[in-house]
Amino acid sequence: MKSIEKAVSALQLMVETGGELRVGDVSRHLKVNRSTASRLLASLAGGGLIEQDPLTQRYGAGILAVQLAAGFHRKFDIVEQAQREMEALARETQHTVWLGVLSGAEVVVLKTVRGSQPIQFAVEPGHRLPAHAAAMGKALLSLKPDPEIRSLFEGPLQATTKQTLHSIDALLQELSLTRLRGYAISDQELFDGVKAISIALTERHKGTSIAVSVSYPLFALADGNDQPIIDALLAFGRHFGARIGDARWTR
Amino acid sequence: MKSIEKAVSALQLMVETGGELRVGDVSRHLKVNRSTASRLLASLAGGGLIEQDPLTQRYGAGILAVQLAAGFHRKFDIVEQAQREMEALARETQHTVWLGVLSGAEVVVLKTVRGSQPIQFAVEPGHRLPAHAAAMGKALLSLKPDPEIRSLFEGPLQATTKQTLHSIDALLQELSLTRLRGYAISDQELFDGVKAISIALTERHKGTSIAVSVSYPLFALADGNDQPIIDALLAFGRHFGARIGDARWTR
DNA sequence: GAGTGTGTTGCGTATTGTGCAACATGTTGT
DNA sequence: ACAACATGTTGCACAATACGCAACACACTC
Repeated sequence: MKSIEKAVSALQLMVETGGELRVGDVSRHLKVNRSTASRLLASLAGGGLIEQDPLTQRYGAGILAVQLAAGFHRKFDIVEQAQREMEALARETQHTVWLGVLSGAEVVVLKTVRGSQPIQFAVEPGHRLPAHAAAMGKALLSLKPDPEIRSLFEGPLQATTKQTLHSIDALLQELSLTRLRGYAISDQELFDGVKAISIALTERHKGTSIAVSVSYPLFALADGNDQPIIDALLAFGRHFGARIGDARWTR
Repeated sequence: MKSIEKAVSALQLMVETGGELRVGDVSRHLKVNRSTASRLLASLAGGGLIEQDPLTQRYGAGILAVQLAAGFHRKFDIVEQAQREMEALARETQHTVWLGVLSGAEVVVLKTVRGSQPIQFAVEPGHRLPAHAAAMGKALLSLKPDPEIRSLFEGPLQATTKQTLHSIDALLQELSLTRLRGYAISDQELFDGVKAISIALTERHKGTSIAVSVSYPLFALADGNDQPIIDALLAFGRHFGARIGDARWTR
């Protein structure tokens, strides 16, 4: 069903370019004629999945997308339940708390709660991070068996800083360490000067997994001691894990 | 582009049925063969717009939908900005505060903040309400000229209570009254025993319009005097209207 | 006012989406 | 336990329809 696949590609493009698409963009990236791109977007807009700004003629997300997402959040209602406990964790650590899920080899950020410190690193919900570089990604990958992890990555791992792991073997080794340690670490592997720790939680009934992480800039840790943050995150894991029936955190 | 239109219809169906679809459902409602429905859903799932539960084989919203919705919320960032002031309004009135936008002849609920009273009427974000019966709907419709409103409705208006307006002419009359009054009222026209008042706000730069409403059960108003609620809502309109540059509320 | 970039229609052709059938699997009923 | 039914997923031939090519309309730029 190629036309539908093209339509979905256009939607992905819309996400990547940050929410606004022109007919020409779709035409170029999908390598189809402008006429085709025009009709494609018009069809999507007809049902409300996307909508065209009558002034700029640009296409953006529509209300149907919001409604669909609402259905997703119902499935992942842990996300809503986590809100208050994430706020408490942010208050306690004074740093940004993240929540994300795995999508292929990327982590999709579903929610962020900014800490109280003036300077905070955070992205908007919906953004994606490379799973092998983000703490949340490592935490979620560590739930999977090695062969499945291998199949997710093709070729060398893309690096965003000098610390980023660049081989799958190094990643697998790091993940086995993560399993033993109980939480994942990203030490400037995604952003320079930013460290993050993360744990993964699995809802017993639906089997859905999420990751929660705390990120903090190195300069904010005067003594370089991040044990308090780790303890706070692990405490969060025990509390929230018990609530959603996670097997690894409730024993 | 009929195949894409069918795909979008399937997504609408997914929203209406509450988030989970089976191949048979799509086959029946779109009146296509099961094979077609299967391939259609598989194509949508390929890009991550929807995803199939490997156990139940049911299709639900995917992560791409969440990312698209994030783009929508960026466009309507008034919604995020409104959060705190909505909470204040809910605290002050003790009743549920709603925020919604118009989509055709329906209002899509984007956010609700529940009041402090024990019993509260609220729906989840993403739900749709008939615009001619909801206070938010009337507030948003009152921004449009009569001919455009007529074109939105076809045939008699669907009634959900005995108070629901059932003719377009009656609706237009009510809307002209709404314009004079400055705020919209739904007196048990959507739910029995529930009243709601609403105002519409338009962001100056992007031209996007939202409605904010307060709903309250009749039995919660001992003396039947809802003037305090109206005053609180109008005060909200002046404060928030100024912030987003609404022309009608800032003069 | 010529020139460029853009989005949206007709129209003929070939790609591709369609129903039919068959198969695999899971569920119900007796 | 087996039959009967419902459901999801593949080949395959045929017809529907999505495609590119133009041409047009419109907005900007120089």
